[in-house]
Amino acid sequence: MAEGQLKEALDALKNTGVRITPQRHAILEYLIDSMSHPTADDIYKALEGKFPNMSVATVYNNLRVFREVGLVKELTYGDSSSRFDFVTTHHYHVICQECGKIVDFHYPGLDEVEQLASHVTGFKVGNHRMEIYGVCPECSGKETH
Amino acid sequence: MAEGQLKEALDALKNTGVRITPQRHAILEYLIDSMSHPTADDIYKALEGKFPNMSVATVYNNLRVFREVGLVKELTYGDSSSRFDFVTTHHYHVICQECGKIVDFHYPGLDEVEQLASHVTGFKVGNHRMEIYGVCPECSGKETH
DNA sequence: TATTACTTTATAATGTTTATAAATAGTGTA
DNA sequence: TACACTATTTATAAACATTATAAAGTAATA
Repeated sequence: MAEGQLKEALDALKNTGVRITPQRHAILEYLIDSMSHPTADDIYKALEGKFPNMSVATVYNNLRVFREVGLVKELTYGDSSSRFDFVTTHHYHVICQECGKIVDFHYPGLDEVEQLASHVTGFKVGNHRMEIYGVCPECSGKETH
Repeated sequence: MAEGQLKEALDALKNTGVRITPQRHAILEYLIDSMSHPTADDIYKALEGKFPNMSVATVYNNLRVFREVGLVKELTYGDSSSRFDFVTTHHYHVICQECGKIVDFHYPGLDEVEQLASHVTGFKVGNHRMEIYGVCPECSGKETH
C-alpha cells in the first residue's frame, strides 16, 4: 500500500543521520498503515508479536525522534495519553493582512473539531475551512521604522 | 476588575446546583483575574497563602466541576500538564450545505492553533476564521426517503 | 439551628512518560 | 567481510500529573 511513504520516511531518517533499526522500521510502518492515531502503548502492544523484548521506552524514544525530524505529530486531546500521527500533506493557510502573502501551515488536530461539531450539533459534517490572519515577519519589520 | 464575570460565574454555579465554597470562589477569582492559562499546580500554589490546608485534589475536583458546567476549558498543549482557561463567549459556525442553516459551535482550542501558527511561521497572528460544513439533521432526514 | 448531602482534606494509588546504565547492534571504513 | 565507533535498545527505576478513597467538615435549605 503505502510503500512510497515508508520509503520516503526511511530516506528522511537517513538524510538526518538517524539510524534505521528494525524497531524504528516497524513503528513507522505501523503508523503509516494503521491509518489511526495510536498511543505509544497501542504501538507497543501492536508490535509485541514481532518484538517480544522491545521496551516501552523504545517506543517513546523513537516517537520523539520521529517528531523531531518532522515525520510524526503528537496530538494531545484531553485524555490521559498522547496520540501520534504520521504527517501527511494536508495543510492550512496563514495570510498576511499587509501584503497578502500566504504561508502553508500544517495542523492535523482539526479533524477532532469536525468530530466534536458533528457530535454536538447532529450535523453530518463533511469538511471545514480555516484561515489564520496576521502580519508576516517582513511586513511587521517595515512597520517598526 | 472583572467583578461582573465572577458574579456571573457564581450565579451559573448556583443555578446548576453547585455549592459555592470559599475554595471554589478563590479558584474562579484566580482564573478570571490572572488572565493566563494556569496549570492546576499554578492555582494550588497561588492559593497556598489563603488556604494553607487546601488539597491538590480540591483544585482538580473543582476544575473538573467548572469544566462540566462550562465555565472553564481544559487546554492540552504538548507539555506534561493541562492548562485551564476561563471561558468567554467566542464561537464558530456549523453550516448546512442543503438549507443554509447556521448553528453555533463553541470550541476554544483554536487559540492554540493561532499560537502554533505564529510560532511556526513567524507571523504576528491576530485572528482566524473557521467554518464547518455539513448537512443538518433535518436535511439528512429528508434525503432518506 | 438541625439536617442532609455535598465538599474538603489527607493519603494512597494509578498510569503515562522520562532517566539511567549496561548490553546490543547499525554504519562507515579498511 | 571484519572492525571500531557510537547510537540505540533493553530493563529497571524514578518522576510526575491526575484520580480514587474514606473520614471529617461545611454549605444550603427548611
